[in-house]
Amino acid sequence: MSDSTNTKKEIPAQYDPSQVEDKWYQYWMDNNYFHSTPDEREPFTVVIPPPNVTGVLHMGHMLNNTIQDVLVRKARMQGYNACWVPGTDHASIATEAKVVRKLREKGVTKKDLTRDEFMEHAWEWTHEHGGIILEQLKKLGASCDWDRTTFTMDEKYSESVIDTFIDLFNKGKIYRGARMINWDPAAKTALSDEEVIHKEVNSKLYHVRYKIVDSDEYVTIATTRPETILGDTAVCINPDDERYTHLHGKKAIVPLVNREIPIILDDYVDMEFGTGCLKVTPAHDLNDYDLGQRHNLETINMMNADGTVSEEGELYIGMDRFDVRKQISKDLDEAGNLVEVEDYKNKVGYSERTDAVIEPRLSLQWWVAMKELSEPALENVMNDNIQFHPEKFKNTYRHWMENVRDWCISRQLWWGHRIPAYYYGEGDDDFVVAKTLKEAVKAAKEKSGNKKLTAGDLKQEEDVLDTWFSSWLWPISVFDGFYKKDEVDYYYPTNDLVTAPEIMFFWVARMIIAGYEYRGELPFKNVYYTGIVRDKQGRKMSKSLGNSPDPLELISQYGADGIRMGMLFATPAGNDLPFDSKLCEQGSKFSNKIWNAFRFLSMNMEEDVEYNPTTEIDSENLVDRWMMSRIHQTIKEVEEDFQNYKLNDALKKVYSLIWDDFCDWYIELAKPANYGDKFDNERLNVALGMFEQLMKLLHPFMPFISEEIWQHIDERSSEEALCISDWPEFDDSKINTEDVTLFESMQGMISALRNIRSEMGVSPKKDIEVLIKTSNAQKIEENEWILRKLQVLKSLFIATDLKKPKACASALVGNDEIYVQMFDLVDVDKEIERIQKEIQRVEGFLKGVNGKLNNSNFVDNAPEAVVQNERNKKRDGEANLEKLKEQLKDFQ
RNA sequence: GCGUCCUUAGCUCAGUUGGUUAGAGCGUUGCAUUGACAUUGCAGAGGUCACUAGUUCGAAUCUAGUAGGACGCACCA
Repeated sequence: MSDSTNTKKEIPAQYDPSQVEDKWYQYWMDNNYFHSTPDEREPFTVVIPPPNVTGVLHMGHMLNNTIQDVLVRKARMQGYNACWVPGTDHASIATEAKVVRKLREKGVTKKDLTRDEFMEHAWEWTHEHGGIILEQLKKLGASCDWDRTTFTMDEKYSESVIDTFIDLFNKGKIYRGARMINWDPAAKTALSDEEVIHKEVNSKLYHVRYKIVDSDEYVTIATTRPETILGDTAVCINPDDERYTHLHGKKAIVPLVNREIPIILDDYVDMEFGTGCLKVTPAHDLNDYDLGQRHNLETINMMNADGTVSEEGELYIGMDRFDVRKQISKDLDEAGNLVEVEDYKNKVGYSERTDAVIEPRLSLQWWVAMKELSEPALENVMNDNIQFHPEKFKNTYRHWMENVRDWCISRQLWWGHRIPAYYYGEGDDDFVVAKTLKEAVKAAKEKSGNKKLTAGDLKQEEDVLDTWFSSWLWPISVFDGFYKKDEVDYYYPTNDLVTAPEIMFFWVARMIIAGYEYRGELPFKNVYYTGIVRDKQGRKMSKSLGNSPDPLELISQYGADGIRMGMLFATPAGNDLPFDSKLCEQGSKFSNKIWNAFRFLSMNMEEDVEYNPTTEIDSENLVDRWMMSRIHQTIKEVEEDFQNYKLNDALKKVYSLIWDDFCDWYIELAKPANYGDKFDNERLNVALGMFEQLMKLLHPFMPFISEEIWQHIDERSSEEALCISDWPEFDDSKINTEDVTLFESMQGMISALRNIRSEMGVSPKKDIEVLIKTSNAQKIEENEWILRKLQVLKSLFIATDLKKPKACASALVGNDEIYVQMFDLVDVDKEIERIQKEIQRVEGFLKGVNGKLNNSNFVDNAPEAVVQNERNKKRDGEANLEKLKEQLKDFQ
């Protein structure tokens, strides 16, 4: 980049991400840094959890993709062949709903269109809206391999979905069967159990009495759904219930419709609940269905697909179920059958997508038999072949897996992968499954024995597959892994999957199942579950609540780096993230801090001089050795945090290294002795070398500003971008613990002096006379320039032993004593107060220590090292107490 | 109902196998400030680690129970 030779005048005092972020993203793209092809390096693969193709970026995506980008960028710098595959899924229900709504606005209903015509509209919609979300991810800095962008309805991908269906069908793992399913009357489709959300609601329990045939007696049942009375085909009582013994074998009359139904006996009925009398509606309740099966009851399907009452219901035909509920309550009351209406709390199933109340409905659907398929998926999570982060989600996963039920995969929709089944007759079994119509004809001829069948006699299944039936192949199919081996063998298994715990069953579990079924191994090694992004009140951020900030708005306000920081700061793995834009502000302030740190160094750079940033430090300089030690300590700690997926801890350490260690101490101490003096070049080269290391550590978290600074520090070719540079290698020999300890004690001394000034009201500019009594006098003396640089001193006297001056303020730093001559400045009362406070603290401390040491149980039982540690504490504490008391004496 | 997890400073969270008088960031209070940065610097205040009982020489940490909260699963109409 040509503008990397800035001098002082060209660098603004405030960092402006909008000037920087798009520029570098474009540069990375132009240089193809994110593109991966198999080579001799070890791969690091991440597949994106595909967002809905017509969706827009929300805060959950921001969090999720920031985390993925951090992992991928770090891996790329570490020399892995990093490959992050982006893409979208077709979101059958959601997308179809949107298309239907759009058509309705134009006055067209789905019924007016043929399947092909509808699909054209759906594709149009997809092309119009699809990919918006991916463009938004670029704003966030996501380093995806965009050449690999995949859509679950791509031709090759679709083929793999269909082939998988056929394969599982042929293996007997997919079957067609009539079952009680979850019906979404809004989307007019069946749903899997996972797509139903049970919510507790305030409803009513209607007590309704049914007349007994040939008797004046009534039985009273209780129901929350009185409209289903229309479908009642029995009343059930517990055979042991003595209250109803006399009704055995009798019949009851359904109110309003006046249908005679049997009174059946089944110990399923809880005698304690309600009246102990249950109405049975086999077509509209799972348990009733089972009862119906056991007792050979008639089933009356009294509800249409859209939730209105059907012809079979006899009354209220065409009315919506909830209107019927109100009306039938009135009518029952008028007819004298409504005994009581009671307030009642129960749980009702809602559609995850449309939020419509689910109706249990008997219907013929396609199913995946899950029991056997899921065995390896359970085992390999429990034994940690696949690791969950945080681990606690293993419990949830196990519970689901151990109780896994068959998966309803057919959806009564058009947008999606059409089930490759072809019917040649009216019987439930008169179908074949085949990839093409031609093959279907052949198969149908064989199965039916009818050699005269032609394509015209076959009718393909109208239903499509559950979207998750395609997404579960994602880690394989994005590499075209069902048809070609070169890429999938290289990239699969992928490394990390970053996703929300909400879709553990929908997607994660099923990908694992598919992985073992089709690759014979795990689809990913680690699953990082993110938290849910919540607002300050703890509510989940959602479009419907309108409590979610617009991510792009936030990016333009704080910069992508700022948002990434804000999100990461608040998110330990698996914990919810109470989002506060304050955190983003903190992120953007950090950007500005970094910017100004560089700006300061750059102001000391001269235009015509060539600088060579170096990690070869001045071995004579304690501050250099300390800073280098800190960098390497941090490299080590950050690596450990990454191993444990504690990204926020890693980030905090890098943050503190840059802000606290580098800006507040290193740069301050690197400044030339006098204002206005320029850095000498060596100093500057070392500082820039340090800065480079810091930018490397920062890059995964804040890719934009780190690249910007990196490119400012030196002129770089396209092979030298930070994005593709080497991750700093940990070098234990760069850590000098002695130096760190020494420097920290000097930091402590400076802090103590600042503290004394602050409490005594002495200006930082006032030169003071300082005496330091320390066992480490020689080392401190050698480095006394550090003290002089950060404190304005009139005099400084350092010795292993010295006579404490009268009238002074004092402080203890470890075992070292610091005295500040105060003369006329001294506020005796304040200093006495200070010392007394300190004495109190030490005495309290010693009390605890002595309590332990005087306890023979402790001394006898605790490990020697622990006891010794207490003895040391006692020794140091008593010595300090002695010193403090002497100091106090001087004032009395 | 069953299961899992959580409760630490005003807020959001750290706290490794029990062993410094419990830490960080934000917020708050005070002070400072002409040249890297007020998007700043320095310093201070702030906690009965939800509660109770145990185990232990020693508990934020282990055990049991209580209260409150979150999530998952299954539901009785």
